[in-house]
Amino acid sequence: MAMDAPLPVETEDHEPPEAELIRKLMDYLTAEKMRPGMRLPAERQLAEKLGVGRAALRHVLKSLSLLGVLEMKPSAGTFVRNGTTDLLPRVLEWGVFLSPSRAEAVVEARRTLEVELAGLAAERRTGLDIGRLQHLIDQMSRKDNTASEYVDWDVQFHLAIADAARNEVLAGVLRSLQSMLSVWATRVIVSAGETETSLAMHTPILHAIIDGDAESARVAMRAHMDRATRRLYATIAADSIESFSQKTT
Amino acid sequence: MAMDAPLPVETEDHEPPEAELIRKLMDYLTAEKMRPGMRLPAERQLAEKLGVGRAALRHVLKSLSLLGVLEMKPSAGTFVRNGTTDLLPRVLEWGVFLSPSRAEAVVEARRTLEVELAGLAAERRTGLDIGRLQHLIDQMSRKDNTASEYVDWDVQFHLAIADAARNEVLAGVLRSLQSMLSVWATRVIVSAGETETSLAMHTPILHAIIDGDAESARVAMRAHMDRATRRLYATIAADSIESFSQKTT
DNA sequence: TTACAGAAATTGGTTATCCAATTTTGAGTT
DNA sequence: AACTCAAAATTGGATAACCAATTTCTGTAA
Repeated sequence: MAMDAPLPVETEDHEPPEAELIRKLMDYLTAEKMRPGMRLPAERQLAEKLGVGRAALRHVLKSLSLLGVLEMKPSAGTFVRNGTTDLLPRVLEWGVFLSPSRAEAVVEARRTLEVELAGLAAERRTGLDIGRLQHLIDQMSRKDNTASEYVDWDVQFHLAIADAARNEVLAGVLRSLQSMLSVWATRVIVSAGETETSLAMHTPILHAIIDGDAESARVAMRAHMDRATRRLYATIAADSIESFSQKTT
Repeated sequence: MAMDAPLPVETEDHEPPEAELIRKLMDYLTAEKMRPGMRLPAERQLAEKLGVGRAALRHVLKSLSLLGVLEMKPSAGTFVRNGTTDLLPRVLEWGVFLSPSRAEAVVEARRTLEVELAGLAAERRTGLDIGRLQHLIDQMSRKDNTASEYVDWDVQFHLAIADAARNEVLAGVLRSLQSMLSVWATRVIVSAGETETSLAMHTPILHAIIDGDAESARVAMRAHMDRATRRLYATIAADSIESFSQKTT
């Protein structure tokens, strides 16, 4: 049959048409020098300006607002936002769930970032940072903590270190990884009654940061991460991964 | 006036209703033991089953498909996909680019990741990885390269290292940082005729990776990054930072 | 029995219309 | 001139009808 081929308009049809729209939108935002808090044009106007249907535009706006780039207020308008929603990591959980091999990558990535951030924090921490970290350690030391309360303080401690490192990019990535692992992190502490050991490993980190000793901070954090990683894998091995639909909030 | 307060149902009303829907959807997928490649129910049925409008469901499905969790084929159905999309790093990009003050953070983050990935690559590289890296170095060595061709090979070299490190998460983050800085990277090479020096700093990295010497790989990469960072800042200082809307594809 | 057209049903995609709520406007009053 | 308050315009949100393309079913011819 010699009917001519259907004209390969593109080798990769996996290029979603939405991606192009997103590009247009982002170009528009940059061109208009939109800053966080500013309102962007009404959907109808914007749709016409970009040459697309309102529904398509709507999908993109929704997606971006779910990711924390925009915020859509009913009857008010759509605004630029610089924050990051925890929905992105939430979605990543699904990806991690699907491919357990990636879970290892997440754990390792977190370990790497934590270590480097601890080092940076030791070099750059201010008095305010030290106070904050000390306070969090104090909270972790309380005897009447429930397991989940302890985990909360623990997470905040690590995020505070990330903040003290003065690198929003690395801190942001860590935040995402953190929330991805939070589900399992809770199990580790809960299942092992690990709070004392965990606490004992945090104080050297704090002291190294206070001393401004970057290398010690890295070493201490590395030790902490190695142990936490081992406990994590042990816990994962114990339960097989099945129930994945519970939640924080 | 003693009318009682409007009952603070929630301190944070910024909880988008879509988040709840995503949760429901995820729960459904896990409950039905959906695996990549499987088709999920038609939009209309699914919408009714979840008790939401089709539009709302549609937004969520679109968002998830943009993130690579799902794939929507017109007239065929929506399918589960093992979530890998370059839009994930793209998101990180958006979050970062809104505040150009984060440029330094991006540079530093890249430096950190490159160093660690080089170390991991030295530990995990296969023969195939070595061959690829060697090939890329050979390409970079060609005398008839244009500046932009050289930069392309350079970028590929670094990404190949990231691949050899066997950590999709760190590699993905690096990729997004890379594309953010690619514009300036070109300028550095072009403006300085830096190819010889650049090449001279790449070979020690390759050799350390071939030898499986993680620490040497880190040191070599760190030296390379430090120099590149200095040249980058010099270039940035020359031009002021203004245009930030470019793109890779 | 098998192969193959063609019709019917089902799919995601698009558009148009309406809705509720907020914001803005402006006349009227103090 | 300043303030009130209601009406009108504008906003995002939701729904229903429609469209094009694919898939599936079915009946007929080989």
